[in-house]
Amino acid sequence: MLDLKLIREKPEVVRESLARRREFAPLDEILALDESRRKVLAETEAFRARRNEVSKQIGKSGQKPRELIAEMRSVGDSIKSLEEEISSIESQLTDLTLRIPNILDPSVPDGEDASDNKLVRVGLDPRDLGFTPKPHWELGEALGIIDFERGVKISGSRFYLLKGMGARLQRALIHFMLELHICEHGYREIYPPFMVKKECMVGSGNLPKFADNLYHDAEEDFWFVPTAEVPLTNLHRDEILEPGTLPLYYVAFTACFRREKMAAGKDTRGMKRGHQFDKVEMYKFVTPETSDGELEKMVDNAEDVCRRLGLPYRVIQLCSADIGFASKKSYDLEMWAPGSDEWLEVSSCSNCGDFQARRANVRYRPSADAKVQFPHTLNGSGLALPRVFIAILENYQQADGSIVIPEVLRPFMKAEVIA
RNA sequence: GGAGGGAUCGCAUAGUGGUCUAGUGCGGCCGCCUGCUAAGCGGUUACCCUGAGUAAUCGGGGUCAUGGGUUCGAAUCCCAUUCCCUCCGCCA
Repeated sequence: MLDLKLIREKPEVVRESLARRREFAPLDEILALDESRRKVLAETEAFRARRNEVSKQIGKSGQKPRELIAEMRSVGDSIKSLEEEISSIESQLTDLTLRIPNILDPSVPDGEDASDNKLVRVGLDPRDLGFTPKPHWELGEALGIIDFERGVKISGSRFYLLKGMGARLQRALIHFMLELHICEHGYREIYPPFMVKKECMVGSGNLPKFADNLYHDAEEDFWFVPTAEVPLTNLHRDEILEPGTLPLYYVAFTACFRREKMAAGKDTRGMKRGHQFDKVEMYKFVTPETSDGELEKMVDNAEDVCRRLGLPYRVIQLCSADIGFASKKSYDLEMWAPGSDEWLEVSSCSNCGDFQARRANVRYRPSADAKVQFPHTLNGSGLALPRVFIAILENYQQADGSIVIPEVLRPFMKAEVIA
């Protein structure tokens, strides 16, 4: 959520950012509501001050002066009706404000859509396999490690199941990624709930605007996490972090649930885009001055996974029109999948500035006598599993259809090849 | 799911309709004192909104789990919700 004062004092900054995102938000309406809220609030508080003063008098005197009590009764009525007015204004105001995306970082390139994203670097070049590579859905089914048909039988379209060495590969990847981030990159492991309260979704920025991509229980206030970013953002909700606490680095493995209401076709073939997928997520709470550098470090932590797995990848900076709602600056990591013949997004690393911290009301005290401030939050996949799974199958496939297991995974797999 | 108990300033507690500007102890912070000790003395101790001011700051309002209600006035009375504890039931 943006600071209302920023909208009030520098609406042009907000407008410019919105225009770059190719988005619209009713700023004039927000400003008008804000002004009337403050006006009505001033009136209410004047009445309250009067009531406090008189009540104290009555209390001290021990008398029951009729006139004053009569006056206070009408003052009470006025307060009540003004309060109703304020709460109605406030609910409109917050509803509108919560739908405004974050202000873009100046370094974000301008663009109309995803095709304007900027290539930052190629980490590892795709290599020639020396034969025509097969897509993972063919490889996986032939090896008996991915079962699309039974996934659909059990849960419907966009579900699959992993079997034998497939399931083991998935588990090995999770283990490998967690260990890397914990032991070498300094993150602390968190195992969070996979279902959260509505407020958490508001805190992370998924609600109110993106309800149609979320699963939730109809009877209880349980929302299925679309990413571990949601529970991690809310880990310190309504807290004030003591001096010396920052930076905080967290890493969590969760399943992720998304409705992904898009038509079936090339974009959803195989295990690329299911309703449920596994992901290891990195998350940071940092001081504002350090967040730019922390984003670069986080991207490097994600790249490290790609490097160690020996998978071709590149780093993209998202342009103004493609960047996420809560983010002010984002990089995506894409892995090359030779069988599917495309670059697959395996990570998105974002600096959200104080946007999520405001929503989730996470604050910190820079030093013992300093005023509280909002920290900056960053999130990044490290990495999203199914697409890494795909990349391993398609890049490590042999002419005979077997898969050589990347060296770093062998200790977890207790095997060198899937055949 | 059923029955009962509880929720107060970082922690522990006091407070059962107006003097609560929420007291006290511990802890924290700032001084002072003491040639030693987890010693003593004094002060201080949250957050949000809003108005004035360049600012330090000052004024007003709000917050005793949350939301409603009763009342001139609510930490205190009433109702609902949430969470925690105890017991019963069920259950990996």
